[in-house]
Amino acid sequence: MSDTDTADCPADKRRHAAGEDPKKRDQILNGAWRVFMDQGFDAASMNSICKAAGVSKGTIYVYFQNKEDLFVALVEKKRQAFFEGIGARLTGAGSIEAGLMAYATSLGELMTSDDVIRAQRIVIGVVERMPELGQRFFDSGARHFLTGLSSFLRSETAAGRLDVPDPDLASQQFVELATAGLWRQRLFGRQNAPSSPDDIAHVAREAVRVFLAAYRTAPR
Amino acid sequence: MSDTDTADCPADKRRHAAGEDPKKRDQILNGAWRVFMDQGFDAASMNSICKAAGVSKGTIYVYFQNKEDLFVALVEKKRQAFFEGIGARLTGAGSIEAGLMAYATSLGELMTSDDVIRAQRIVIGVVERMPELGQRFFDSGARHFLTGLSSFLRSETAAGRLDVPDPDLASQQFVELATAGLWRQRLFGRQNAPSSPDDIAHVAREAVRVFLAAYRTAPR
DNA sequence: TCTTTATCGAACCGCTCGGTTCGATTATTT
DNA sequence: AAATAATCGAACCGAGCGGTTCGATAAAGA
Repeated sequence: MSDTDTADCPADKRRHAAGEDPKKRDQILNGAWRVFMDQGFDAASMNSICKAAGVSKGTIYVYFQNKEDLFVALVEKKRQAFFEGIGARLTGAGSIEAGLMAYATSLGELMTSDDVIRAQRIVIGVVERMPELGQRFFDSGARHFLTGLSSFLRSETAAGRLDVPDPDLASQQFVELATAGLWRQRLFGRQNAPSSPDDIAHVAREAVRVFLAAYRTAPR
Repeated sequence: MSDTDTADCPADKRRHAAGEDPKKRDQILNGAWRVFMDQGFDAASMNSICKAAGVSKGTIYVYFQNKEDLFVALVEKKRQAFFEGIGARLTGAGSIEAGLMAYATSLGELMTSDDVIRAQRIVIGVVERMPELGQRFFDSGARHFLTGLSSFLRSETAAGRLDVPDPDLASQQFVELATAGLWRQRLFGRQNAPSSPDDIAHVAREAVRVFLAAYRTAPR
């Protein structure tokens, strides 16, 4: 114990070791994000990233092994930011309809947002050469809230309010319905701006309607 | 008129002009297809394509202006091959269920096939830099059979067998339902083999069930 | 057989890439 | 003020890129 002078790093006041300043790390990632965004993985050069981040090349290579390592770290950071706190919208509302509606709306907004679309494009573009990257991205993205939705469907079925024989498939169906006609168009650049709130709401409403028509407990 | 010697090209027996032999053109496109397939647009080099196609570099540049031109021609060729003859499956069957089922099955097979998935990945990967390519690909792909489906829904509604207030949205919903959980997984490499016929059939069956539960004429 | 010409193939161009190195600089710590 | 070390920045490396050129080759037409 005694003097906390040399060994420990008591707070975050001490000078950072080489390649360990989280602020600089974020600075690099932010620059890389912008460059990867509008150039793609291959076309983005490390020199451009240096310039965009306002950091020297040498420093970047202290923080990251190489281009791929930097890219993986970037995707890791972004996917966390994207897909958090959506699951909570399901159970927060009063009725099943309201819960599904809120969920579908959030999903529609998220999946058609500029950042998510561009990130997905880049990942899809390199997935052939970096398979595990795509899998991880997918697992912590789609998978993440798919499981939340499917367990919701399961419990509602147990409660007798829904009749969902295959909750895994049903949750996938709902996710697709919630982005029907929006996501794919965005992905292929057929529409180059995020979908309007009205469009999203309309698609969400119809998604809930179709879904409940098929899965609500039979009115007999 | 008289002798058909110089001007016309009476049949296809004459020697081809430079860069106009369709066989050689196809030979180049086939090689390019393979290379673009597993390298992506940027990583694929023209030298590799030459080697894969068994054609000299000079010859390629007689047939195509540059790399992008070659790629566009390739996508153009492929999208035609992909999306033809699917619309016919709708009206071919006896009942609405059978028609939708056949349609959904074909769609599921097509959209999760190796060739289509890889082509879509490449297009999506470059769509940020080549927007019109993605739009054309989408229009002659998804759009193509979306319109067929939606006019089918319209006529069935007119005949009183279905009740579809928004046929455009409904057809998009059906397309999404038919590939629910299959297409996205494949695109992100979460699953690296085409979906099994059983999976496709299962998803198709549930798609038809959900769709008809929501859109069949109200039994009153 | 002689001419024409589409294709070949290899060398070449200028350029940029990812990645490395290393002395100068700058700011923190003692 | 002196010492320490993280960062900078610019030069450098070999390799590969897309694209061009041009004489050699081989096959088709006369």
